[in-house]
Amino acid sequence: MPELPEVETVRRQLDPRVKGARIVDAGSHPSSKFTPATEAIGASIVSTGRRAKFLLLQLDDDRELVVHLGMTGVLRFRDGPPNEEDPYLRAWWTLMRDDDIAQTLEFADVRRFGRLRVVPTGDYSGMPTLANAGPEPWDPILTPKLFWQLLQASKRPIKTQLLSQRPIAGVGNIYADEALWIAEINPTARRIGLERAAKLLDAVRSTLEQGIELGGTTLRDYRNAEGGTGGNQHELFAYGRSGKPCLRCGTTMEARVIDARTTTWCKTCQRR
DNA sequence: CCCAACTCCTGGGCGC
DNA sequence: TGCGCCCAGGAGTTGG
Repeated sequence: MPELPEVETVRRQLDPRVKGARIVDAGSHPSSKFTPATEAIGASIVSTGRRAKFLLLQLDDDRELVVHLGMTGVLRFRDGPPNEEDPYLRAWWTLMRDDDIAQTLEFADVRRFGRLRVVPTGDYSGMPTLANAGPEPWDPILTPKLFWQLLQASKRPIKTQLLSQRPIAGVGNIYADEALWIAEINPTARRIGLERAAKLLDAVRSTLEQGIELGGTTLRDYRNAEGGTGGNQHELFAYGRSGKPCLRCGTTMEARVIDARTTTWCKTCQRR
């Protein structure tokens, strides 16, 4: 499930290959989640960016192609025309570079949780989660105090708050469980003090940094833009370890559904 | 404004 | 072997 480290890994791989390319053709699956792909025809890609879990391709006409990978979305390059035999191909763009060699950027997505939009740059009015996303994890404005204040704005469980993208952008189910384990905070806690918020902020940053360094977490579907898997799945402390011993204290790890997501934690180390 | 519940999707894993 | 059921979960929508 692509979270910030996975999207950032894909962005870094895409960047040198799409920058300066002109989108000369495009096509999509009929679902309205994907049909905006063709709205980018005729524009050139100026740069790549990322906000929360959204990939942003800046076009040369003051618009952006916004891509969300959903649960199973994969971006990949192909020499020549799109492989329309692939039943999971949801969108494609023909890219032309100065060297006159056409390449296809394909978006495949088995479960169709992904989505595409072409919008005026910065106009995220149709994408509330993106529009309301909190600070990027390494934004210098995100001090421990601000993070704590943003957490204070809601009484929902801390796990739910991390997934909401509002106190900090880019965290999903895997990295949320990892960060809470590292910071020794119970995911059901509804209020934490400034010191613990500071510890959680450090933990979110370090777990996301490690995720990027290792090229993301591949549990099943995630692949980077070169078709490769990540390496972070071998380094998980909490996610998916229900029933196994806590790697810090040996207590059997608990699992419970919070906010419709399986949440795994150690009831000994992670106190409210 | 906030929040809870519901919806979208399909392959893989499991029990029988 | 095969069938049916359930799980994985990010974000948009709806309604209170």
